[in-house]
Amino acid sequence: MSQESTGSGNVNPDIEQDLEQDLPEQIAVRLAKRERLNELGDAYPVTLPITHTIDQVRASYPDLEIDVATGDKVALAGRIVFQRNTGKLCFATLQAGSGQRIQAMLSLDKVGQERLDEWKELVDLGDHVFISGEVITSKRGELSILADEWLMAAKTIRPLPNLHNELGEEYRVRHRYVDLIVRDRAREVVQIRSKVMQSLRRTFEQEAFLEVETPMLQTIHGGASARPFKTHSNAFDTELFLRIAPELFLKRAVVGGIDRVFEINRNFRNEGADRTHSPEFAMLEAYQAYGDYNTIADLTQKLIQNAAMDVFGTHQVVLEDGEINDLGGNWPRISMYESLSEACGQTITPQTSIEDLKKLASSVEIEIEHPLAGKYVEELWEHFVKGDLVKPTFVIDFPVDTSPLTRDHRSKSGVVEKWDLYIRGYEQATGYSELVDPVIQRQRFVEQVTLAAAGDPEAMKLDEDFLKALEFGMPPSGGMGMGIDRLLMSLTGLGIRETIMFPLVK
RNA sequence: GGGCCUCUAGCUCAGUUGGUUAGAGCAACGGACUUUUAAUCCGUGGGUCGUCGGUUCGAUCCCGACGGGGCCUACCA
Repeated sequence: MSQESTGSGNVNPDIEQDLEQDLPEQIAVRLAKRERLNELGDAYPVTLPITHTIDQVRASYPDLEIDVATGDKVALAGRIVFQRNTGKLCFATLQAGSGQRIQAMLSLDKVGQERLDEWKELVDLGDHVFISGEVITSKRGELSILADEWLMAAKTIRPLPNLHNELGEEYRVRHRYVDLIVRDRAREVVQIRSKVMQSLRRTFEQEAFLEVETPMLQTIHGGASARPFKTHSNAFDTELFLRIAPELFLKRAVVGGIDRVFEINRNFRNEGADRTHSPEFAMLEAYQAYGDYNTIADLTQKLIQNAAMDVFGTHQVVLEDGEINDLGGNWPRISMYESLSEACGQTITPQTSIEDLKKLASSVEIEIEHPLAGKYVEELWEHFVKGDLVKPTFVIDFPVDTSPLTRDHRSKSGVVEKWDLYIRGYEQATGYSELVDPVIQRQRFVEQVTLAAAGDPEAMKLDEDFLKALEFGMPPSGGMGMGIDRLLMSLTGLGIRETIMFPLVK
């Protein structure tokens, strides 16, 4: 066996015995240590007599003097993230899941020669270890546990990456569990996301909304225009779609009398992925009976401002690059047509002909071919206005022909009561005064289906059951949808793949 | 979908204008060390240079295909 072990000349023979030649050296060495630990005891004990968490000990001794022995005994566990072994005194830094750290000290006179030697031989960076002993401070003032006893809590087989260089982007995404161990910011983002979710739910609770869950597997995909993921049900022998939006089911709930309803759950869209798009993403949708697009805009502003305040204690959020994202105050509402007219220097109204819109579009090199005038208006608006919207802004009153689920404006012709919320130039949320007239809704769907027949793969299918629900009477309502991942991006300045703990990778 | 770039040790990266034995720091292994904290000191090992094919006396390096990743672009209510 030793002649096959690829030149590991000075390795301890006990360990070398267990080397397998096709494994990386460090893994083989650690597997041998695992065997040895199992001979001595248990490399993965089911339970340990823990009395304190690292956080508790840290909190209990906020400012001890240098070189103090408290006489207090604790027993705790953590993952080793730094190790410094000397001849008769060993140091290790233990890290809790919270990221809190504490130093463990193992001295010859406390644990004895045998256990000290076993510590030096068998304990590696990354291992979970159990330490019981006295709370002290070292001669350098570091809060420490001076061990009477140590036990392996869980042996690590793979070496932890170098803590002193940044991990590569790809490694971080593919090995998020490692990223979470070694990078404080990764852990922090998970904590922020959880707190944001709690805050959103708290605000909804204050406003008397009920949280529901609606189907993700759907026989007809609707509520948005995007290409769906397809799958197949064996039991029903039928094609199913992963939902692209929960909208049509939440509206059924409102028809049923769930007057204030929201859902936070995953949507799936079979489109390109980039810094702001993920094939699966968390979506918040909310509907409020007897509200309209103004009340739902107020609610949206409140949700985001409360989240910033609850999580960061301020509306002036500091982003990854140091920039301040100012979410405070009352967010302005600007008209899409008016802001476009102002920015492009000619008056654009819902009555502007598609020929004129095409002319303007090609003059600024927007090359699209689309049958709907509204599409051109939106493209032109994005070209002329979107980039300048840094502060949170509601863009209101969209073209009717691209918004099939939205009711016509109460006084302006050719537009619908719809807004998009832009924050730092990204579309953050969208809200409507919902279309509740079943006859008009049917007409809109028929137009969409006609488009689909003309080859638009994103046009909605006719959902007869949804129309039937509307025929039972949906109260006038405001509704909104907001990307949760994008909200996290707005609050942190990170890319979407950093706000999602485990983004899809090939 | 189109264009450009990239893949070297467990991790982060050098490097080879095509040439015998591909380097560094951390990590690992052997040794010394009872106050370290990116510990230090002495010594050692670790690589199919993404994969397959081509050119060549010789390829990690040049060329091609494929795979992974990134950026730009297109698409994305």
